[in-house]
Amino acid sequence: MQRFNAVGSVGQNDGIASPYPVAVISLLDRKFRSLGVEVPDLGQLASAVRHGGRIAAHADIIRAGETSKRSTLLLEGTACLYKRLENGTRQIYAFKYPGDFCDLLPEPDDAVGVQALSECSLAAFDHSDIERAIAASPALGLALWRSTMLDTFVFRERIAHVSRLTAMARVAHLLCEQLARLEAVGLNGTVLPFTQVDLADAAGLSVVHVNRTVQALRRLNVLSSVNSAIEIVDRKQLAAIGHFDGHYLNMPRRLSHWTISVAP
Amino acid sequence: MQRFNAVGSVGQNDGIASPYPVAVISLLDRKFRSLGVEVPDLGQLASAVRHGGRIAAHADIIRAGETSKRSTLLLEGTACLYKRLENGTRQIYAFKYPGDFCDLLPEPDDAVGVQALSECSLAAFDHSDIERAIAASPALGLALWRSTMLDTFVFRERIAHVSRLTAMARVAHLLCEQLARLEAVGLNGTVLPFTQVDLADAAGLSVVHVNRTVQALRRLNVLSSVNSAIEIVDRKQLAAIGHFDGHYLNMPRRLSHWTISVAP
DNA sequence: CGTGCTGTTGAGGACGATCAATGACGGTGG
DNA sequence: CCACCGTCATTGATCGTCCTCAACAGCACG
Repeated sequence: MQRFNAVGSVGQNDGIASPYPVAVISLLDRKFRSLGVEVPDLGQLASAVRHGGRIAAHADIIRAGETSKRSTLLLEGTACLYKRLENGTRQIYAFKYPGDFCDLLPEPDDAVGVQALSECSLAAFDHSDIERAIAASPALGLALWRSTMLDTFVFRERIAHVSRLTAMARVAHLLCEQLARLEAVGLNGTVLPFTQVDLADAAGLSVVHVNRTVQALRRLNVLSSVNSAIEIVDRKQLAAIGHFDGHYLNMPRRLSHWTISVAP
Repeated sequence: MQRFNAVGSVGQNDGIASPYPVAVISLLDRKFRSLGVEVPDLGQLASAVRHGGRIAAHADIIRAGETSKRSTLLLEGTACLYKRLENGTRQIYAFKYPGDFCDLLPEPDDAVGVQALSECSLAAFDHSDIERAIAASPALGLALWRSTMLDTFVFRERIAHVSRLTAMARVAHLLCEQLARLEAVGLNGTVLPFTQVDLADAAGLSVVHVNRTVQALRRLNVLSSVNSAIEIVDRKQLAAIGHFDGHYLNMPRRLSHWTISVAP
């Protein structure tokens, strides 16, 4: 039984891809297209990368309670937006994949941070540079706004499923959602890049019960049994079990045609 | 035992206030200030009201699955954004109060709609008019974006509390949140404008259990026992029981200073 | 070769759902 | 004016899901 491999590799080189901007442009382009927006001049934004780097698994990318005048783009690896609750447990709000910004919105809650779940590589932008880029290209502003809307829809949907469904359906739904979101940025694997512990913290279930649920899904031949990782075998059935629809992830249709730009 | 009275009265007249724009300006101004934005020329937007009206309790304001080129502003009464689930149950995503837009975001999900919980009065705007107003006053665009952000934070927080806390804490937290949101737009009552059924559908609990929970809170002298409505007596203790913090509702602090405007 | 993280298994118990039934209240129509 | 109906609030009983506590094995890492 082997654990999952690195997911979301942008280039074939080990270290950080030397031509940063290339990876940034490609990632953002894919991401924004998945939101139904074509942003013409991503080069300007990409060339504004201030600082990047790698960070080890389990380390904090954004520490809870810190403010910053930068926004961080995830290039490789998997991270999560989480809140540390009073009793010490970690509630995972969202998984972050390559092309996602870790901290696009100003964080109002001291207990919320972003943590790397695997080794990650990052790119940072000054807010002022993003503003300039939006001013030059309103489509970028629209794209960022839509990504905020999408977050809203995803969170909303989770409320319904977390509070109403059985553990089995909750887990199945969460897994389907992650598959769909990974595909939206071109990552088509069947192995999900996080552990059962992460899954439990995201689904609001105990690790023990998630484990039993995963085993049940394996017995149903929905998840792979040859692998200790979470590998989806029968996606159709997983969607059925989780009552997964996916409408709520379909940004392109029925979109407001509003366009925004930034006045610096 | 009496039920709750109408909440959110904008004027003293029974019917729709004749000078529509006045109520609209006052409501939006309060709302936007609560988001930390001062929008200079609300008159332009307010004068663009296309259509308004009253709607009876339990009626749909926005029917599920319909698209529209208008956005609807709630002037009086209480409504809810909800999703009809496969098993027929209603999941309430959010309560809407005077000053909230019912349908600012384009709805990607056919099963989602907005329903009046009490008698409501409304004002409608063409999207094109809103766009024009934003173009003329970028602060308006910023305000609307921030209201989207706030939704994100509210939904996020609910995920944590719905999945982790006991029924008692869930209910208490939800009630605290509603008190805080009502206050943010200047409605300072202690009686909440919805029923135990609504509360159950929002908290993801059965009506029966919500009822027992409410009674428990009454025995603790946290809720009022003289009234069949949900009336808060001891707010401090309610916040303690619900682990309610409220940081996540504090928009003004630590905000991105980004400003947006619309290019029509 | 320990240490920490992950995955796994067992047993007991609490919380909340479900089913079923009743009373109060307001509105509606005969 | 009264009978009827729908919504809301309330109570009792049973049952299932999932949490908690506790322990252990495999694996990667230093």
